Amino acid sequence: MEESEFKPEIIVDFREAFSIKLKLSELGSRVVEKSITPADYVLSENCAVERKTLKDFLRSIYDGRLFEQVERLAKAYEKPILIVEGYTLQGLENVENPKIFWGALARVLAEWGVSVIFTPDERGTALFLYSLAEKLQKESERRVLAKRKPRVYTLREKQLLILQGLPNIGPERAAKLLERFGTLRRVFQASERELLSVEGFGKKIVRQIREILDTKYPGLEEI
Amino acid sequence: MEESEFKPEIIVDFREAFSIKLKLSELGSRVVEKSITPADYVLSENCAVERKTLKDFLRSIYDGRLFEQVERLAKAYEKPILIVEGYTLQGLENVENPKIFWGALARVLAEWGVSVIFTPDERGTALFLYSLAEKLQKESERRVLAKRKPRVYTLREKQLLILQGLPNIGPERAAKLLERFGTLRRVFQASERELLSVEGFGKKIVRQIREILDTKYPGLEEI
DNA sequence: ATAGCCGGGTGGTGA
DNA sequence: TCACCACCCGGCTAT
Repeated sequence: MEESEFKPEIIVDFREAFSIKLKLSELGSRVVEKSITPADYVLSENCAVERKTLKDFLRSIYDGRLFEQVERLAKAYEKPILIVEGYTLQGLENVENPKIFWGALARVLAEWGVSVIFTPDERGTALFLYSLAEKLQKESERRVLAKRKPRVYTLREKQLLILQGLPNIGPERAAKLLERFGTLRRVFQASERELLSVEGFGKKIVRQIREILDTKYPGLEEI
Repeated sequence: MEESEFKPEIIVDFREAFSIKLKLSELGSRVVEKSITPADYVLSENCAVERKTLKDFLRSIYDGRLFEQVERLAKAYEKPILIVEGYTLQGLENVENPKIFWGALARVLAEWGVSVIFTPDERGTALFLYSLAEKLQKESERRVLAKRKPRVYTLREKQLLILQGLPNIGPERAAKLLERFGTLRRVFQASERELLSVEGFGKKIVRQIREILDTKYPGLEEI
């Protein structure tokens, strides 16, 4: 018995198959049975798993249950995962309309950002759950740093960002302006003539810029 | 021929299997061949797909290529997806160490947030790619429109918005500046002294504004 | 020095 | 997942 071995804790809905709980236990995780909704397994504070057999998956596409459940799962957890169990060639061949099957998968992924994993059987499901729980919980410490970067802009980025507030100016034209004039202040001093000489700037855009820069505030905006 | 039918555009690395490109075409997408890295398929601005056969997937676990590639994919795209093709029971039975297989999957998901989809063959891959591209691109179309709709800025609002690009300038200070100086151009011409005389502007903020306006581009990036 | 206010970041929620 | 909003904290201004 190694003390150093890490034991992930997995919360399992009490209605889930016994064999999976057993397997998870054997693998070395602490299994906690609870009545949970909307998921079947909770692997970390923000990661939960819904498990469906292939057969149930297919049925639930048609009766709409799939999207309901997936929606609730996605709302409740940052990292929602769907496991489709019993994924075999045989099973797939029974799918009458592959287009609907793959379409549903795509929708789950695109619309709700749910990751989908296919396992052949309960053993595979358990192995995957265990591995994932282990990774998530081990690294939860490390993750503290890996969290959202506050995104601090450099001075250079700020300069570009301001110019992009002008109409029809994106990153590209913003860069052109700064390259040509050197500083923001000089860009804003530029005459219509000077602006026209910059690549990518024509009559129309220059006119708009001038309007914004030189219209008296508050502009007479009434209707 | 329905005009109303939506045609997703899929960018495919030119080295990918011809049969998949053909199938994608048949399904009704516009296939664009390019040399792309690090992905094999690009389905939208922020979604790209790496495709691997099961055999290659297994090999790449051991030689470390998998994690390298997945890392690059995840860094380059918000929604990275890995397709494992040729997923059959037979194939899986050949996996000597299931623990390593599922562990790799868990790692890809936990560490990089990459979704993994298993397809039985190229046909399945193509169907999935097509469905996903359709969903993503339809959705983004909606968003582009949805963005433009609610926000038709008046000239006055645009002027305020530009000033709010400056650090610590919100709606309030922006309005103060325009009231005081009349036009945007005059705001940007203002001296440090003039700025200080505006209510709500102190030493610190004026200093920052000056820095942004007068620093030569490209600013020397701090480390 | 300090009180009050502004800006912007964060977290929760709904779609 | 992403977009939006409401609230809160830290820091700057102004007295």
